[in-house]
Amino acid sequence: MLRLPERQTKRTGVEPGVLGALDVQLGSSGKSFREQKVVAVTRKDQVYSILRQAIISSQLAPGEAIRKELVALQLGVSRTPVSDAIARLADEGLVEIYPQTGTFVARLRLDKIETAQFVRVALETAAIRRAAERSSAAVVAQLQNNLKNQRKAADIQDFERFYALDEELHDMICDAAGLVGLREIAAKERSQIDRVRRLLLHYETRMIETLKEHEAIVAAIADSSVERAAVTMEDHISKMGKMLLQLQAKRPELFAS
Amino acid sequence: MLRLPERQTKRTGVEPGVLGALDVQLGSSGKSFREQKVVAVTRKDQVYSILRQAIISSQLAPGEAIRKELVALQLGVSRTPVSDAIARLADEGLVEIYPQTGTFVARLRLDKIETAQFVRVALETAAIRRAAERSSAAVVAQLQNNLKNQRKAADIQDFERFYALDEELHDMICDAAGLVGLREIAAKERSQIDRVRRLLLHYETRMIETLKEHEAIVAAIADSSVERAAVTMEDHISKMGKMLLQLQAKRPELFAS
DNA sequence: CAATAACATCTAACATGTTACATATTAACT
DNA sequence: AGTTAATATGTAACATGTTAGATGTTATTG
Repeated sequence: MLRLPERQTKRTGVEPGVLGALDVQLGSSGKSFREQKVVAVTRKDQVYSILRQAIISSQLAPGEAIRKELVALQLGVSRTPVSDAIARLADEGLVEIYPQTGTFVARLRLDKIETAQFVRVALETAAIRRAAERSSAAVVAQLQNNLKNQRKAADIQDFERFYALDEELHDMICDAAGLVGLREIAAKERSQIDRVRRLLLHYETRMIETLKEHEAIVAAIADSSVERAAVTMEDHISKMGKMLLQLQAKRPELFAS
Repeated sequence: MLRLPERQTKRTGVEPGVLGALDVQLGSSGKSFREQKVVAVTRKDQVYSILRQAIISSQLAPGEAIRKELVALQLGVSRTPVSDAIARLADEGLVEIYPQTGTFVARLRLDKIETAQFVRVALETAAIRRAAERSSAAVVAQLQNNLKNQRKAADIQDFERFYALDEELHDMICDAAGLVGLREIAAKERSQIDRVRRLLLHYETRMIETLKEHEAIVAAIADSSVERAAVTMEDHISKMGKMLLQLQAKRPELFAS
């Protein structure tokens, strides 16, 4: 269940739920809307973000039903933006829509997670390759700084902070390639993995091992040995695969078929 | 404009347009819907396919406005499935939605095309790597057979056939990696490039050059020299980049900003 | 009692009315 | 005339009523 202020009045029109307060705000500047690349924060975008966050953080558990109408009521919007948001999540593979039956948070599927991991490695390995070609000094410094913060977070057992830095590290690698939109593409394909990683962090302290693997990857980049970076990343995957099997043994209900 | 039978009656309810005839058909078997992976062919899916095809084939030109209501009328459906389909296309980067203003077929953007090309190469290079590890003989035979057909198509100047085989080649490389859903992901990220390639094929006979590049790539795979395959693919990109600049000079209106 | 058919229920898909907002156009004003 | 304000217009976003189909349950039949 989404833990959000439930307020349902019976009057016509939708009463402001959580979205009512932080209502739509658009960037206001001199230029026209179409010229500047202002990101329109529509209701459906907000609903999408809320649901996505809830799914990735396992607040909404794999296999759990999502009641569109209930969500709409809780968030104080109509069914339309909720449906739109869910359609996007389905596209991303985070929910499964069975027509005329129901919508469910997607269960974990080892084969799909394997594919997602493969895609992530492929993209980030290629990104590293490119980043090394153009500028390395500044990038390496950034990466190492991120690692420093990861160590701090690991020391004080700050899971959330560590997780955020983890994501940032991958984003930085993508950005360093200097390709417009690459980070967004990579982030989208990473959705499945993000969900799993959160679960793993929750179940056992994989933080320290993860940190070591990250350090090895960054070290390889610092040495400009692209191939070693790729291999190290590959190693990272197989570790992840073993963890996954453990998770499946412990929590089979999270997995499909 | 979409060239489709226009039929608009004024009665209540939506009169069957093109979609009316080939109406929704679901796979009927013993098992329940949720158990088997039946792909639900909804109206929005059909509208999506039609519009996507129209955009990629440049039947709908870059920059052209898409009138949702008109499309709905032409296809004999309501605005809802059209909106849903367009939202998906926007997600894919094929259309641009300006809230409260209009929806337009996305103009070509060199930087985004570059990113798309990068992603494609990254994924397919990685796929080749994996495919070579597990099974090569059968795969190489398949690829070479495809090339044989490409040569035939090139001989008789059959653009459409050549184009289809080109796509098939890339799909085959993805499938050979044995990763569930990889082909679909790669295909989606390839949308932008598919559009450009069609335009290039139309403007000058790049077919023969493309064929040679494909042959070089497949030859490298056949030799199991993964690195050479990657380099050859990289070469393929830079060629494509030059062609793009020529296209931009000839048809600037297709490009953004 | 098992198999099957009728039925009830629930949900996504679809249709359509309404609203808010981006933009163009015109009017007013300096 | 150039600039700003008022207005008109058109579209996506949103709200909500309706429909069709998937599934579970109960009744019916052999």
